[in-house]
Amino acid sequence: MTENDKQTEEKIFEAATLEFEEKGMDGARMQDIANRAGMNKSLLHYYFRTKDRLFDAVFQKLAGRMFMKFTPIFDKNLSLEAKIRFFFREHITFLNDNPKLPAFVLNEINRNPERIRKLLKNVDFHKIFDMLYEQHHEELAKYNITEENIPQIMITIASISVFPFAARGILEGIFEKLDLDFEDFIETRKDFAADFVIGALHSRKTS
Amino acid sequence: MTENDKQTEEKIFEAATLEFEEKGMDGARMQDIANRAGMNKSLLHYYFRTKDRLFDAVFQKLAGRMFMKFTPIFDKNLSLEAKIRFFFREHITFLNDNPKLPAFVLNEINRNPERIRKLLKNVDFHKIFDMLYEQHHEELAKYNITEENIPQIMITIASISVFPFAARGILEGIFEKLDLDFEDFIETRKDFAADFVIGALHSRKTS
DNA sequence: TATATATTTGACCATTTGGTTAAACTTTAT
DNA sequence: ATAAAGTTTAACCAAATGGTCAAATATATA
Repeated sequence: MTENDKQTEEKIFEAATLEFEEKGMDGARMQDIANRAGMNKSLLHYYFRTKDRLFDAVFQKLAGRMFMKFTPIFDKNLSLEAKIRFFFREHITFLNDNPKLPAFVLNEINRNPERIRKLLKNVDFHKIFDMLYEQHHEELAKYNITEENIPQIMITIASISVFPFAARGILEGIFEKLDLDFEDFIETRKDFAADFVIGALHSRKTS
Repeated sequence: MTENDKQTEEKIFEAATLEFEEKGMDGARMQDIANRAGMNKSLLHYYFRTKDRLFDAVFQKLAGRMFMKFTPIFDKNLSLEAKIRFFFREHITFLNDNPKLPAFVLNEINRNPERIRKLLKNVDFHKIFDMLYEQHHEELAKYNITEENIPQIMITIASISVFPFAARGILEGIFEKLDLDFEDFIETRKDFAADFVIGALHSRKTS
């Protein structure tokens, strides 16, 4: 039956998500996923055939969700600065709700770079860049940003947002010794990051 | 004999380093390490007892090497801006020579956060911060940087330097579609990053 | 209700994997 | 030279692991 079907499949998927996020493809165990989902190990194979397919389903969804968070900004009708503020606020909030996502995705892609191609197959970066250029050519000109600079700037923005979560373990280790709190740091970072990037852009103004 | 000893132990260590960097603790196989080192698997156990100990030796050295690259900047007698330029140039060059290091270290720390404490046990962050404050209090005041801001700024700097390597797989996937070259990007980034950060600081100047 | 179909389970299997052990081989010391 | 100590190897082992299969159970269909 399709309804019950969805239920068990969903249960497996959720349990697998937690296990894979926590232990990675190599560290996760089918038996543990089954236990977590409260069912027999054979059921995992009934629904997903192999560990590889199960992992792929989970990875595709998680990684997709992570990338999707980057794109909607381009549509909004906001100034460049407002977009930057909006992005950091939204993105850092999202990552804070899914704190294991960045490390998981980065690691599994580095472990098997083929995966990224399937994900990016349908993304047209040229189109995104053109859109960005069209919507903000005045501001970009003012900030002295050429087409060449765009990847550097966008990757810098991504770095500032994602890295603290990818390196969360390290930062918590450091913060512990400094009596700082990671949660506070993240909350502060939403505005700090935006101010920092906008400040850097302002300093590029053609005088 | 101690000389030959060092040789085999070193061979094991190097092979283990490559395997662990490539496949992680869970993915690496003792047999593969032995093959790579051109010897019997039992020898690995003779020298390192268990996989855990072997991994720990490798991890400790690699992670240590990575962190050590952060600290020497504080000693130099340079202006804050010169230090920032120096850091990005040195650090990005170092990571480019050890491209798999960031992803490996970040991942294994997230997988087992205990590891970080052993590494940071002897690092006195308060001392580092005090030193920084002492050496550059004028510039810090000029840039409106309080003690609270320092972690945000330092982590931002680390983000901009490390993230592109941690996310190398993704970036190469994207660059492929844009006909860009990762190596070029990295070369450009050394100066771009410094300019960006210094620009952001300038924009904070107390007016 | 009876039959076919889909779902779930427990027992089982082949392979892989980290680890052990005793014997063979080297090197060092007496 | 010979014994002692250190090094290397091949053969093995027990546990873990992904995966299979036939039987049992539940569900839909006639």
